[in-house]
Amino acid sequence: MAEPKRERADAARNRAAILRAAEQLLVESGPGRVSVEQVARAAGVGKGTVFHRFGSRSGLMRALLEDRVRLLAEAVEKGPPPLGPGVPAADRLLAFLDAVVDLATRNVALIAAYEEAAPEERQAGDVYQYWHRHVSMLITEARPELDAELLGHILLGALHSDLVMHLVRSGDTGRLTATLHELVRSLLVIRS
Amino acid sequence: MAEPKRERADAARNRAAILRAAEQLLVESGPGRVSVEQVARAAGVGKGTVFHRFGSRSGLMRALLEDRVRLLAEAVEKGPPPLGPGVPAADRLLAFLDAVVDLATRNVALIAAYEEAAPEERQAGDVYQYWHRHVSMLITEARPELDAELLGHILLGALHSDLVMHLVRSGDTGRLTATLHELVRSLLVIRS
DNA sequence: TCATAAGTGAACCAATGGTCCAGTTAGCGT
DNA sequence: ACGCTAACTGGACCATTGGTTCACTTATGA
Repeated sequence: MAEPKRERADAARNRAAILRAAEQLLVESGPGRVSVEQVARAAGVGKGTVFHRFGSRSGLMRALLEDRVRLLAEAVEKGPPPLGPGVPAADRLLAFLDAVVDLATRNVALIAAYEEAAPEERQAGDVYQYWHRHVSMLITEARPELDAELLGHILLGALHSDLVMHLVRSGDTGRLTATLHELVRSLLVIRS
Repeated sequence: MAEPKRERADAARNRAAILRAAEQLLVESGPGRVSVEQVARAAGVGKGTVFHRFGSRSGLMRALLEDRVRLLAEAVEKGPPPLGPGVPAADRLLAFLDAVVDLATRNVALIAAYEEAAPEERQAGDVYQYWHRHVSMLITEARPELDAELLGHILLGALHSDLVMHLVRSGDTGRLTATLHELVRSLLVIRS
């Protein structure tokens, strides 16, 4: 099942250059201050090329995150516990949240840019849908009487880039993990 | 302490017209699809006037919410319990969250427009700062060992306009109140 | 080597937030 | 009642930027 159409060598090179330039500019200048044209210039290509390859500004931002997100999804489905299947739901939930927090903190700039470029996609996009389904499912499994769907949204809401950005800047992202654990424990543990 | 400078009558009339037009357009067309110029036309004034009065698009959006927000703040400070002071922190927190949810659901369109126009202001703005301080304070009062600051952000994060919008559209905003209650109860109640 | 389809990029377009400034007018002092 | 003035007004204008177009180039496979 090799790709039915190889990508031309120069195209691949340009795509890589664009992604690299975009990431660098985003990290050093902050999201929202980088225009598509700047990215194109920094990558040494024309603006038309960027749009041809990525469709839109949002498409470019999405592409920046794509592989990192895919790795997580694979780990969740086929990887070893506690991220993968095989342990109680509460443990998997905690592991998943840790992993997502890690992903988010390591890529704040990219995620912020993505959220800004496609605000509606945050909830409508494939990635969010998938994460939310996973989280809701685990909550339901652990405590069926809760409103898992809504709690899923609230939990994932803690990963909004603006909050994560704030924590990253103040240098201690451990608090986010810790507090999410606290929250999940409070919710899922059977109380007397 | 009367106002040192009265607002000219025509200016007041125009300001009211602009606010009314903006609200109507926002509600019927959805945020992000209404340009300042459209608002100006609908209000029967020039675009320059809008900017003169409100400074910027965000300023206009902020003005739309200003009085409703002020009413809540007054109720919190001087109003009767459980919103005002005089009862245990947990009760005040629940009452406050209910009030904010009510405010948010009744004004989704406005709030969404505001958040879209000034994303950075969501956390940096006076309103959020105030709400967050209030919530954190109450959490600290109830359970000093928790990371109240962060929990405050997470709790208020549940009021992001995109989530509220989703709930309003599906017609049952009661779930949000209920789930927030559940969350707060889990967190603040002393466990065995 | 040649044909061709994919790839490229600079000029162009439309939308829109924001600025400018010459003209208008409400409201005050006389 | 009358003007004076500062506030107000609004439409023309500007700059930025996401996105489109299309004539031209080039990698690749036969």
